[in-house]
Amino acid sequence: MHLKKIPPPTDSELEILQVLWQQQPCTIREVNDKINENRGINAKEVGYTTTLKFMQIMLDKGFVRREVNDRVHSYYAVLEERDTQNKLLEGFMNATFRGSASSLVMSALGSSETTPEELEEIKKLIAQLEKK
Amino acid sequence: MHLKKIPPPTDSELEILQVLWQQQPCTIREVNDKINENRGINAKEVGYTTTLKFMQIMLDKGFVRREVNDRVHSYYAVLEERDTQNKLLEGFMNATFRGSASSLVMSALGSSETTPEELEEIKKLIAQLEKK
DNA sequence: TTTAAGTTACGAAAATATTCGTAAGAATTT
DNA sequence: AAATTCTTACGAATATTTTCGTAACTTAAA
Repeated sequence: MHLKKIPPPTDSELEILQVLWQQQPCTIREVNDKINENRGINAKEVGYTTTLKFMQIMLDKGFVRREVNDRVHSYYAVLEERDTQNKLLEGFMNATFRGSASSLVMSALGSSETTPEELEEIKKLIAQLEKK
Repeated sequence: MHLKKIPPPTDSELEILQVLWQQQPCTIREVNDKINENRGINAKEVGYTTTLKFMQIMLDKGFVRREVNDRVHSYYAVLEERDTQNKLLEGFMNATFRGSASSLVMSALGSSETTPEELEEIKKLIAQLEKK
């Protein structure tokens, strides 16, 4: 059993995955355009071949798969959004909040405005956790 | 007004700050020992001069300050733990949860076991947020 | 059919982050 | 005082991540 341990996606890879999770499949051009939109005006544009390269790297790592449609490649995320978020969250929580979920949560709720609906949802989850 | 924008601490720098936040001041040797303890047995040791180098870099960035005590340098964190956590959290939340605090919170509560006391604290904070 | 425009493959440069070797100095031991 | 040990300074090697130039190929346009 020598499964090579694959590290989590890097920042740039994650940025691409976010696009795919919103809308799949995407061509490289679509992903590249979306990323440049999201980055806003003042920011330097990301070159097409840069995005291309990342998607090839991710293909290699198994983070995405592709199909050939109509002469261009269509990409799909293989990594699941939830799984990836949880994985990254764990690492972040350990490094930044010394593993304390509650202090991370307090910080997140404290410094950002959350809608009443969202708070309601969180309360429900807490109630559920308390029942166990 | 052309203040140079200082990027947030890198992973290695954060690891050192965590040690300082626990106990200040620290000598380089103390920090280095703590880090190697925390990393556990199987992990490769971090060399003394590696830690030294990072602390010099952080000194340069203004993340830490130092005093000369008894011929060795004593380091203090200049960055505040809360501020730094909040700053890093914002970036992480944007990159990983597309800025959604609630989905980050749900994920954090869902996948880690939190004590009843902590849940209680979080509920209190939510109640407070709801009042406004 | 020649040109132009859009595509993927791929190597490699550039930028960042991490690690450590080596030197130099001060105090301690022998 | 010579050797040992511990310190800090600093350059440079590694490793990792990001970026893009260039080539090759395919269709679309002139």
